[in-house]
This record gives sequence, structure tokens and C-alpha cells, in this order.
Amino acid sequence: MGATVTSRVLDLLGAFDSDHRSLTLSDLARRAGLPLATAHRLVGELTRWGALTRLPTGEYVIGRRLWDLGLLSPVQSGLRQAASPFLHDLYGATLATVHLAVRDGCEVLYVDRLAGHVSVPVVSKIGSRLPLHATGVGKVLLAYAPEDIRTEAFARLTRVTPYTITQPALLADQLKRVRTAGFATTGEEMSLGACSAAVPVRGEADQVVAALGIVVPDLRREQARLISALQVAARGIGRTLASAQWK
Amino acid sequence: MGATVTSRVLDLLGAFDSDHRSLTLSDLARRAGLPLATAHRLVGELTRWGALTRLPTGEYVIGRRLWDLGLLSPVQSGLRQAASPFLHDLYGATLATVHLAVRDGCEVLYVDRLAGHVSVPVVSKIGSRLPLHATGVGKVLLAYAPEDIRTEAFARLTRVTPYTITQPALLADQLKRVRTAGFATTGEEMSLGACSAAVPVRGEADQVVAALGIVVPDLRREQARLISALQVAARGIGRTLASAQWK
DNA sequence: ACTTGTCTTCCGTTCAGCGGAAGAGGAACC
DNA sequence: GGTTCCTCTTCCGCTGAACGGAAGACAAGT
Repeated sequence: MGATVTSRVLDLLGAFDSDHRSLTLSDLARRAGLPLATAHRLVGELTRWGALTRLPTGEYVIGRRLWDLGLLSPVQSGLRQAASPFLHDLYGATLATVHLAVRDGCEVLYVDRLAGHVSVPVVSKIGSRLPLHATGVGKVLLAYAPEDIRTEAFARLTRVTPYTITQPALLADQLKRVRTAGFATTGEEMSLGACSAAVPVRGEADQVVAALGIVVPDLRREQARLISALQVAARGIGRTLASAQWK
Repeated sequence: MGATVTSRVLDLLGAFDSDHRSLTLSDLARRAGLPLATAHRLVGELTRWGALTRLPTGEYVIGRRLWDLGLLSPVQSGLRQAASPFLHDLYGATLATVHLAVRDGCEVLYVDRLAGHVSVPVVSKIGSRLPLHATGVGKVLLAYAPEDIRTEAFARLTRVTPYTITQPALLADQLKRVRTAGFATTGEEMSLGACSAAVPVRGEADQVVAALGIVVPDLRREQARLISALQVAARGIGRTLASAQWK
């Protein structure tokens, strides 16, 4: 089975996650299920190349070169760059935490995030994944997702807070409204004390490529103004995307 | 020499760069110097793991999983997150293109960048590397770099524009001033029509961990105000870094 | 139909990777 | 001082996984 050198290398890299940003050699070996001597050699090669870096403490972390590579990913290069200035505008206009997200399978993948110094309790981090049904951007992405994804998502409406929507019928109704109104909202469905609003970002062929959202303590005041600010920004991103050297 | 499986895998990944974000299998094999059959197998494994993704066109790009990994790098997680809100403040106060950079060997590595809709001609991109002697952030980083890096950098003062500083004595003098004044400036030394100012960002033990800079069309007006805005932001970043869960 | 690309699969040889074992620090405790 | 328990590093002989030439499949262009 999985016993190729390549898979071992990848297992080593996969040993890192957001709870384990730095690991000792023995940890790496343990987590990757490799004998220490083997891990030692592979990690040595990875470090020499720049994929890993050894801290003064002896622990290993993901190196600069892998960071570089990540930046070449299409997630990063196209969408984020096009959106960046608009995210600012939006932040300036709303002073809310701003989110840019895409759908990755049955989850929301946060591509960019822009927060002020103080902010409402927000769970997301750039690169983190959350369920589609409990966040503003998630509802937007789900509303425009293909059939099979929707059924899969409906199959697991996990409860996160007392306000999380777990009834399929209710969610289906909300998604319909998202499609007609052009925006989605949530009220403390993902984390208490946080409401959100989100709109779709449309690419060249008018299909939904991402979602743009904000998180605020209270949505009732000013909802109209916030939504329109979101829509202006989303249209701007879409236009920039279409005219970009998407190469 | 370098003919281990690991090195081959890394050569494949290294075949991607900012001018080659997507590559066909044959391109990959060519650029990595591998026989097609070998590349085929390795690329297959990488794709299965999620390090690469195959586009509908058949070309390969860096996959989401590598993007994720890059986000775990300390560059990303510590420095960028701590700096993000301050970069905004700075943008708001100056309306200039804002740069956050670290030194990587003998080059400036741009860690974050924040630009408005229209901007002065700026060469940098996030993740790009530029020589240390021709940019504002570069001069700051060089001024506080260890001896050996300085001598190495002085050995190759390549000319970029007519205003680029290529005389070692002049540069040495400027660096001394950077250390006493606490900031660096450039005037069209990297790209015509662009001036810049930069200050050091100091970490826990007061050592310089990064540089913060802005790019503007003209520096003479308002220089004092810009520098002081930079310094306020840099201090803020430093304080946040020190108190962060640097894990 | 022929050329020139691409990608994919097969399979026997061989040499690179494997990993047990032993040893070299280093820290903590008695 | 010794003992225990970590960590990391190096060595080396055996073996099976990786290699890559070759042949074939497919697509696009002429």
C-alpha cells in the first residue's frame, strides 16, 4: 500500500496542521508513522531544499519555500489579488470583519480575511474550513452549488450553536430566498454574538466563483447599507477578475 | 549527486514559479530534468495527495493542500496576522502602497502588500524577492543584517534604474544613517516614478524581524508625517508580535 | 495518412532507500 | 558521581521499490 518514498515525504508534510505548526523530529516520525532513521533522512532533505526550516529550538516548521509555492496556487493568485483592494474598501465602509471564501467540496474555505483591532468573536482563519450551512458565505456558496453537493451538505447539518439551522426544510427555504434576494444573512448560527451578511461574487460567465461576507455584532441596524456595500464590492471584484491576466 | 526520490519530487514542485503557474506533464518533466515516465508517476502521487491539481485543460497547478501548508509557515501565521490590522491603519493614513517584508538570505521577501486601486508603478508582489539595496524595506533589512550578509550583498549591487545606488561607499553611508535615524528612503532606485520610505519592525528581544514600508510618487512633501505613521504602525506590530500566541 | 505533439502503461534490472542497531549528546532526578 | 529517559545522528548490508526504455493510445495539425 502506501509505502512509496513520495508518500512518506507527503506524510511528513501532512503531519503539520494548525494545531501542530512546529514539530520535533521524533514527533514528525511518530505522526507520519515512520521509523526515526527514515524520517531523519527525509526531513534532512526537505530542510536542505527549504520546504522545512529548523528553529533554533530544534523544532521543524514549514519553510519559506513551501509558503512561496502556496502563493502560486490559483486560489491565491487570481481571486485574492483581484479582491484585495475591494476588501479594503469594504472594511473602510463597514468596519466589520470581512471574509472572502470559496467552496471546497462540502465546506467553506476562507481565502482571505480582513479584521480590525477589535472584533466580534470570529471563528474563521485564512485557510480554515467550516461547514456550509452555518455561515453567511457558506449559505451563499451552497445556494449556488450543484445538486449533488447540496444533497451531501443537507445530509449533515451539524449543530454549532442553539441558533444553527439544522432543519433541511428551513435551510432549503432560506437558500431559495438567497437566490432571489441575492444575499444571505445569519444570526449567531456559527458563534454567539456574531451575525453575518454575504453576497455572491460572479466571475466571467456570471457563475458564482466565491462569496464575500462581513461579520458584525448586530445586523438589524443598517442592514440595507451593509448589503449594498457588499454588492458594490462583489461587482467590483467580478469585473476585475474578468479583466485580469488570469494566466 | 542529487538523485534521491525526495529530490526529484522537490524538483518537480520547484518547476513552478510565478511565470509558470500551470504546467503540462511534459513541461514538468523537462523543467525538472526527469524522464517522462518517472515524472508521470511522481506527479500522479502528488496529485492524489492534493499537492497538485489537474485542471480541465490537463495542465497541473499547485493544489489546495500545499496552499494550506504554506499558511502554516511562521511567516504567515505569526508575522502577517499580527501585522494585518496595522497595515490597514497605515494604508488609511497614507493611501500609499504598503509593504511588509523580511530578509531571506540576500533578498527582500515581500510577506504582505496592500495596494489601492490605482498605484504608483510597484514591482513587488507578495512572495516575490528583490535585491536588498534598491528598495526601502531592503535598505532597512540590510542595515540590521549580520556582517556576512552585508558583505555578500555589497558584492552585487546591480543597477536597476539610473538612480539605483551601486557605489558601496555611498550605500554604506546610507545604511549608517538608517541605523541612527531609524528609517530608510529611496528615490526611484527600483522603479521610475516611485519613492519609498521604510522602518524596522522589532520583535521580542528588540531585534529587527521585518521591515515596513510605503511607496509613494513623491516623498518630499509630508515625509515627516509619513515616517511617523510608519513608526507608529511598526511599534504596534512589534507589540502584537510579542504578546501573540507565537506557539 | 503521416507527423508531432501529448499522455499512459508495462516490466525486468539494479541501485537507492530502508531501518535495526549503536552511539552521542543533553536534561532531570537522586 | 551514577542512572534513567529523552532527543537526535550515523553507519551499513540487504532487499524490494523506483527507474526509465520502449511501446502504445490518443489528439491536433498539415
